[in-house]
Amino acid sequence: MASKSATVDKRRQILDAAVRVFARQGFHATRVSDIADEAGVAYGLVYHYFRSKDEVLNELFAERWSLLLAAIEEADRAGGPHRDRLAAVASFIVDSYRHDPELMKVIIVEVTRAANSFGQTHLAEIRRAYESIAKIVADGQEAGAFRSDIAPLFASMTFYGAVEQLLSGWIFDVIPASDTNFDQAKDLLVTTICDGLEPR
Amino acid sequence: MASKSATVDKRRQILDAAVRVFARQGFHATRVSDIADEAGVAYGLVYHYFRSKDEVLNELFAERWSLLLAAIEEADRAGGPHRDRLAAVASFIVDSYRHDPELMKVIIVEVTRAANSFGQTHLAEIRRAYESIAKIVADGQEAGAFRSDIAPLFASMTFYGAVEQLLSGWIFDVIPASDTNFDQAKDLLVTTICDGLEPR
DNA sequence: CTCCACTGATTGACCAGTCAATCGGTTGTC
DNA sequence: GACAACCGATTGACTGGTCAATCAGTGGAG
Repeated sequence: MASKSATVDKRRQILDAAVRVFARQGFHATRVSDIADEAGVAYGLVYHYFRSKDEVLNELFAERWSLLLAAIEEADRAGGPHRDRLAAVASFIVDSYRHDPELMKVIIVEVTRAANSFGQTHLAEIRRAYESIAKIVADGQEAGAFRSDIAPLFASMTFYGAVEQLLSGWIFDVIPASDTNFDQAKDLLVTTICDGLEPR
Repeated sequence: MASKSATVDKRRQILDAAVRVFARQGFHATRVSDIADEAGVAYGLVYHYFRSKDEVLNELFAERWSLLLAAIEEADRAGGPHRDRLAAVASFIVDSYRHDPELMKVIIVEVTRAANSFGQTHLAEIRRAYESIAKIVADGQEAGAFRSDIAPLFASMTFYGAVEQLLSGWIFDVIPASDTNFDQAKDLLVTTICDGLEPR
């Protein structure tokens, strides 16, 4: 039964190769042949597993974004101080980058921030993340843990924007990306946002 | 002497048309002929005034970004409470969007966040903005107005990321863009960031 | 023999940038 | 004032190169 697992392997192999090439050259600048070469596979095989070059990126995004959405919803469902729930979200995103910087680079650069191409296609899913974070804020407001004079979606956008900007900073070497900075960053984010949100 | 001013007009006409088309379709999806059509001008004339399609966008970015850099540096030079200096920066950016949303959309979507294409080219100039904001934070820390345990560049990235994310939210209708929200946003930003930065 | 993963040469569309031709206005000469 | 020489602005058909996607075929497993 090597065939089924070989099939799965080849598909995965192509996806993983695509991450590397997209991260290195950007989606637009990579030819389908680059992906095939990187994966050590024939050009046509990419089209055996994917309908188009776009679909390769869509698949990569869908895989990871669903994990993010799950993590955010889980952070809220888990209960505990609302400040810690936001910390869990920041932590998940930062750790995603720490664990697989190339994939996160691709997702941020080519989808999340590529509002005119893939960002448009996935806008609804991206918005879901904003809304889930906003729900954490809204819950916190109801519980009296956060001040109520700021719209939850505004706070959510601010928070997410700050996180993504830090990742971008690491990705493009605007700020150094050591492990220390990763953990500092989580603290900074939560401190900055929450001390602004909590009533005094 | 109509010839000199006609020349200037045509160049401007092409730049303005490019803003509209880039905002509508995105840089990649717009053909040079789209720009020419929108400007009511022949295809080849675009190449009379600009060396390439890229140069059109570069010009648009350079024009506006230099204003932003000047505004940030002016905000710091002007003195006053450091909180207000950050408020001035947020205000300038938000008002830039209020005044010319299409241009700001193009600059954010196609340059600032297009890290694989134009963002790369203009990285140094973009970084200058982060650093100028960081200087405001550092000055604030020295004066005792801001807590000193957060690296200025981190704070700067967080702040700028939050601002840009809000603009993105308006651009793509994730959050409504009424005048009220513009001013709310300035307040939200400054309150969130500074109440997290100020010593208690 | 059948099926399907796999191959890679070929095709067809697309588009940035080129260039030779035209237009219209200005200057200079008698 | 008439004419010509000149020159930069303007035009748009055309070219060359680039790729995404297709498809006819190969080989190996069951």
